[in-house]
Amino acid sequence: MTTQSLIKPEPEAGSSTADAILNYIRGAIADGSLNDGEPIRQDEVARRFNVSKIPVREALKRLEAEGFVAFIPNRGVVVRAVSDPEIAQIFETRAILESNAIGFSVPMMTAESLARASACCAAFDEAGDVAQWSALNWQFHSSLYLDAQRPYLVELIRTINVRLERYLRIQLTLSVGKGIANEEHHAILDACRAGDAGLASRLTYDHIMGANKSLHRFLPGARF
Amino acid sequence: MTTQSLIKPEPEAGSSTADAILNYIRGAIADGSLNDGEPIRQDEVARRFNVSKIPVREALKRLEAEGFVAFIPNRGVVVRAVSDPEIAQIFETRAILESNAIGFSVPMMTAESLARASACCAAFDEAGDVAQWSALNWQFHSSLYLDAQRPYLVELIRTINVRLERYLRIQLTLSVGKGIANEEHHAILDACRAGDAGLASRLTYDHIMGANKSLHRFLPGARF
DNA sequence: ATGTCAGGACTCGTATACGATTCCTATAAT
DNA sequence: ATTATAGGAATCGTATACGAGTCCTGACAT
Repeated sequence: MTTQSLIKPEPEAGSSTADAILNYIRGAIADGSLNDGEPIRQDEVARRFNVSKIPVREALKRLEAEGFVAFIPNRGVVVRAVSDPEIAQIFETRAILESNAIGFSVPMMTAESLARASACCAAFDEAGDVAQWSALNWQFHSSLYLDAQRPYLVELIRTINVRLERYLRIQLTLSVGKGIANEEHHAILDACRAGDAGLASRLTYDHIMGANKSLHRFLPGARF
Repeated sequence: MTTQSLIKPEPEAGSSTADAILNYIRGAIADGSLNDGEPIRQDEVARRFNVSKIPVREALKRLEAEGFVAFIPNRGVVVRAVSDPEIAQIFETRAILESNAIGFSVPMMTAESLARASACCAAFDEAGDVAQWSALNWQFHSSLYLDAQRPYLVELIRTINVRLERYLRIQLTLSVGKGIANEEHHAILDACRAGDAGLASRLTYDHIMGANKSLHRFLPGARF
């Protein structure tokens, strides 16, 4: 864990101590402060937060279940490397799930839903830094799935997106990344307005798989 | 936690203490020993396994991430109730993911793959108790997805199936449950043999959604 | 008799402590 | 000079201990 990544060990929003640490480490992995394979020293994190190791370990156990880290017996915890093929599969899974979700959603959409989604889309367009893009990108996508009235499905999609956040940020940072994303968002929104569930579904699938392709054209070169 | 459910607190397969407890509690929830909403007393579990609370809490933290239990602040851990609509959504998500997985898989299947799947299918047909049915049912399904060469997707499907295991067991216990499942398994297998990915995909979707429907015709009456 | 409040028992959440295992380093032998 | 080995430092995994908060019970007032 680099020093840079832990400038601000404030309690944040989490209610319990373990929750705060959980969010913090997850954030550090998402924004690239913690690199793949890097060990996470329990005592070090504990000292930084002025707590014992116990809440740290509990946070790490949750992160293990979420796939972000791995406990190596008697060796400690490391950030779990996500291989390029695995990233591709996760994007593909997103495409499958999100295209279905929007397909369910479109027939149920109301004027308010469309207005909310449109607002998210506009905010995404004007956002400044990559952290905002990432957050607003999710807000836009998820707002399109809400009318499907399938909270379990949306929550699963959210979990998968969290796991990908780090790579989404890289993709959005690419020169063409954000511009294309925004165009495609508008196209999806138009399909929703037109009530064309099949088209919205297909555009969503292609939108996600397109991000996947553009990321992989870049990845072999450099990792952040 | 009932006494019945904890007859055999052996270390099982898990390497670390926490892993053993994790598998044990997860199993107790899967087989219905632990009912929805039932509190899990940390000290009680710790005493039963002759360990302290710490590994128990770590196991529970993983189960929390997997959705099996919820930590209520200063109140303890309870088995998380899965509502009927949520069960329906989980089945639907399975149908989406597994129909896609088999669609990817069929074009890549070899004679050996088909033989393995066929063997699972036969074993399922002849299995005796519900725990075996459940295990062999998963072996059959997963064997059909392996050739898709998408380990992430298969692992996600497995996770979702584990979450549903308890309700799958109920469904298979229903008078018609196992027989219909077996017929449908054979039909899916035939489609794979014929190399008809679209048909296999559709049959898989219907197979899972059919189990969903038959379970829900039953559920409002009695929970195990 | 019923509602309210105080006191105790219980459970949780976390700090501290300690043995076990692993990793690093310095020394010695070939 | 290079390799093997022994000893120490560091880290992990878990037991024990304790304060904080919650729930239950029983006495008291109305």
